[in-house]
Amino acid sequence: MSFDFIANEAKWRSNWANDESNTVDVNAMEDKYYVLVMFPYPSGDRLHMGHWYQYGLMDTWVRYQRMQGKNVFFPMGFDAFGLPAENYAIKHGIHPDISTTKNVNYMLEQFEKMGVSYDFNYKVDTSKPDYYKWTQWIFSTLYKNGLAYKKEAPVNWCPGLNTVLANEQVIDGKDERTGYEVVQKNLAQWFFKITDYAEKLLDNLETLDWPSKTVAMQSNWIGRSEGTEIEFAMEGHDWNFKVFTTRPDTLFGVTYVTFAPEHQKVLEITTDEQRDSVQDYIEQTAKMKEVDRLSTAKEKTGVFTGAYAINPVNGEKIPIWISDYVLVTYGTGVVMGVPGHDERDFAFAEAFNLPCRKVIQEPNTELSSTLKSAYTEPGIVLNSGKYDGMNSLEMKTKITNDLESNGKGQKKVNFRLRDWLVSRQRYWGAPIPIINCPNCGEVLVPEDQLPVLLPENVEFKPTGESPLRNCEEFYHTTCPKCGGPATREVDTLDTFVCSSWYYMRYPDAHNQAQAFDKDITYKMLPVDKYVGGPEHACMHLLYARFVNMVMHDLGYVPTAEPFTSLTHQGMILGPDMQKMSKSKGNAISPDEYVENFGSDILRLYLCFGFNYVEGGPWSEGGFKSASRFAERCARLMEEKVELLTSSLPEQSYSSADKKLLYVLHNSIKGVNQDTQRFMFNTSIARLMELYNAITDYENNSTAETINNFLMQQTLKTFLVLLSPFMPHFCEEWWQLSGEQQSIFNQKFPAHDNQFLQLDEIKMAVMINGKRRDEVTVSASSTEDQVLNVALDSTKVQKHLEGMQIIKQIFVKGKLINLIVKPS
RNA sequence: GCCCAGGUGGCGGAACUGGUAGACGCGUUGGACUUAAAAUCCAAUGUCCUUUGGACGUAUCGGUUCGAUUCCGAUCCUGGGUACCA
Repeated sequence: MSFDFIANEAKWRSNWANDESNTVDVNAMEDKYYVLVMFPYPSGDRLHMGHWYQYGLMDTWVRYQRMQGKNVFFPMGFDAFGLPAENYAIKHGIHPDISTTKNVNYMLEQFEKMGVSYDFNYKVDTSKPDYYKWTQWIFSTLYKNGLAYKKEAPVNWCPGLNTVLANEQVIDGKDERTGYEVVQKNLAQWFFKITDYAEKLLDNLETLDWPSKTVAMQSNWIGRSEGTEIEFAMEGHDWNFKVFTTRPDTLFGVTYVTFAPEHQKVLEITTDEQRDSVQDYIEQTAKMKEVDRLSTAKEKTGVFTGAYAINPVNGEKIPIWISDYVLVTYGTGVVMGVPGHDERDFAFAEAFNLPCRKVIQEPNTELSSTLKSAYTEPGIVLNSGKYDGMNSLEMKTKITNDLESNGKGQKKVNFRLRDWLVSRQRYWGAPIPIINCPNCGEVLVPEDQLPVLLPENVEFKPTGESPLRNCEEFYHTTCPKCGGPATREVDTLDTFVCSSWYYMRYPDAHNQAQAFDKDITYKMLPVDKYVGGPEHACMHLLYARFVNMVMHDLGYVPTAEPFTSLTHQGMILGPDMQKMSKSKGNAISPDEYVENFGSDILRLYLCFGFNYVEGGPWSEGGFKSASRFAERCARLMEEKVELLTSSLPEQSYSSADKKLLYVLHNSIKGVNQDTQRFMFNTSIARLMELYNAITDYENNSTAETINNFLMQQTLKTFLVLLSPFMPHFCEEWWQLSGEQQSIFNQKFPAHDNQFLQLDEIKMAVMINGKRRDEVTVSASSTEDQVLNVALDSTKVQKHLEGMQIIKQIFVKGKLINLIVKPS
């Protein structure tokens, strides 16, 4: 008769639900430990294997932390707004609220079957008015503090459908569904002024316990660069324009200037002869993606405008071009072209036969005036008037100061980071709480009129405007200021706005009067451990930090940073090493495995088969290995059930006992160390070693000595060690071993060093860095003693024949390395 | 293209700050049990060779070091992100 994992799980799920063992009261909580896992978005799908991996294993981690005595707050919710539900509605005519709610309910069932200990009493759903009311409040708060504004920005416009498309809907410049060509079009959009916080977002990074790769990515994304803004005069116009450069030392090498094709002034400066080609080029550029525009592998394209600028340092007349490698969103939207000392400029000048002037000489080389490629390193300045002979690094400061005193330029810090575009021309999102009044202009909806409810009956006709525009009873309203007729903002908020503050809402999830009570956020924030995918490194994680910083500045939260410590989980791939997807047919459904094998075994496999941070491909064989181990454990417990409940005297330890105790304590040590740092796979490996040691002990014992106190205690410790990884299974056997309390109320075992002390150890003997033998020596051996034992080895002697030892390296407890040469 | 990771047996993966590469497991092979199979248990298992021994081996090439999977440089490949998927 074998153990019924599935029936056992059903029993404990209902027991745990009845005694509410998963829920905490934040008001009564002392010394909180807030563990947050990025919430799932039910807008498109249900929980898949990746979610199981993320949420199931974090439950294991949290169970472990609780058994370490931490008071864990471990909430869960749903990021329910988003594009997939809306697309589903367009395709199938099912309202997003219906499809999303259905998915949420299904996911809740899945979570239940997982046997996880998330606290659903603090659940949030971002698509419900009791949540998005406060998302709107976040918008209002930013707006009131001058951090939300409206300006024109380009969007992916599908002229065939009259709609805005998401980047992922545009494939090769075409709408993926209809094949219509997509162009960039300017629309008025709402932005959050995240750039105001660029410096602080960058500086604070070093205070965070985050993966270094995430810090590096965010730091590059913010992209601080120090340089100089230089003013160029226009020939034949009475205005100037600015360029930003990090290389003012190459100013004498400028042979042309390039505007971004979208730059406002382009059509103004273009001469009549050039107008047609410039206009063509602008249209072409509008069809391109930014990634392609910036590719340095792509051949450079551009058009001459017919206009000229004046170099402020030498009065030279230089041609003005437009080219797609210049972006209107970065710097001033104009760059100075220095073919001699910038690779892209070099390629551009080569393509259009523009002159290339050398103004920096490589140090320690013969002076020559020709350049075969751009020289981008520092060097000695030449062809630069009074700066000739200077070191180019020195010249940077000098010329910037000179330009500053002439009023022709200034030092400038530039960021690559752009303001956060938060408006979406979509239905399934939180409405932006703004009213446009013909008399009063842009008016914020007063707090007591929030939430601005998302109307239910909306048609998704492509009219070129947000779907909400078609809902007349939503669109037409009265102005909160003057009471006259007015219209509502019809754009909705980016779902990243919803997820930028959810961790503030969780501890006070049911507050009707405010987004959160300050006393509670001060008590419960910041999040102590945040876990989610690395794909969020630059967007969600940056947006959340920004919103938290603003809230901190306004006194709502205790710290500037929301997430003290961060870990990323890896991705579970299909057996074919590809990302799982329905369309590829390589998706593995967790539900099936839960039904056939039980959630403990699925969890055990996910723990054992992967490095948590890296993920990897699903493997049937790997799953089987977990299932076999689980069954072996069940057999062991079944055999020993009588022993577990007997009362036995303590004993003195034989050498076999000591061997078992060594493995036991080594496993305890390993499981503690590894689980803490998310190395679930090696934790399980240590438990397998312990299992093997238990069976070895049995095989080498006599009938009288098998069922002793040590065996009983080892088995019970084994159960506690395994409990975070197989919660239902261990809870059952803990109870069957006569315990009244839940196993999860146990303190997690700690190892005792006295059982890990070995009298004898094995050390490697190396000759010229190659391992030649292994010797057994007493653990306290000195270098000389080890050398003597090593020299006794015939293997070693063989390698020493005709050699003399010229050096020896001794690493205590590890090896001795003899360096020899022929004598 | 740019930013950031990763590349270790037939496979999943170990190896803490440079110190015995391949823990743990899957698979395979052989054996035990069985009428037989499954399950289970035991043993072997990086590759190659002239096999009581030895050479090679952590994507490739090079460097630093007594010693490199680990540090440095170059190259190739795979993955994540690239601002409207979340």
